[in-house]
Amino acid sequence: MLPREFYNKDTVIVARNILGKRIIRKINGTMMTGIIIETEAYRHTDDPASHAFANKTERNKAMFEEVGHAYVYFTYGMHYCFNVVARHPKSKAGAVLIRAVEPEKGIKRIQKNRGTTNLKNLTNGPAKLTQALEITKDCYGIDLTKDLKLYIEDGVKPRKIYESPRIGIKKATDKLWNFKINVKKI
DNA sequence: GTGCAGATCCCCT
DNA sequence: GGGGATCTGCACG
Repeated sequence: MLPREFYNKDTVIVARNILGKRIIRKINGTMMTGIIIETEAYRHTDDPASHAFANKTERNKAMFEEVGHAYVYFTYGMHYCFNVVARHPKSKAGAVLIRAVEPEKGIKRIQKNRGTTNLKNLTNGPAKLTQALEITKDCYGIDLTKDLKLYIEDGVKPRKIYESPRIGIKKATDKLWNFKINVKKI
């Protein structure tokens, strides 16, 4: 598992560094894994697009708590999104949204969870990967440096990182805080 | 390939 | 009461 220190850096740095790492999810002895290939950084007072921008609330409190934990939120009435709490020690809030992974193990169960066998459509979106890996609000606040059912470990070394504006937001679109790698070219 | 409507509900104002 | 860090299916081309 990645140690606490990994997440104890600026959110944008962690969003880049976590590309190529491996998410491990275990349910009743079934293991599902995937390589992180797309992320976004959401910070605090300098980031109007962040859930943490306004204030600490019941929903976003994980973003203000210890780094290395999961921040899971529910949106659009039917989707969960999975974030990892990460921030510079001097910042009060921040998290990295995991937007896409490349599935490795447990493909059968992932296909069942997603209701499709199309490999390209399994985990290529933030709500798709939570559905695929069975991540729900029950995972809210999980310590990803200690938990045995959901954690992150070292994976592959990315070669080139692509930067873009973040997806689906209307504020702070000038920030290039969406990061991607091309897993085929690693 | 692009574009749009609908699903559906919790949280914050 | 409004809107959202989304996905799917259907239309059209």
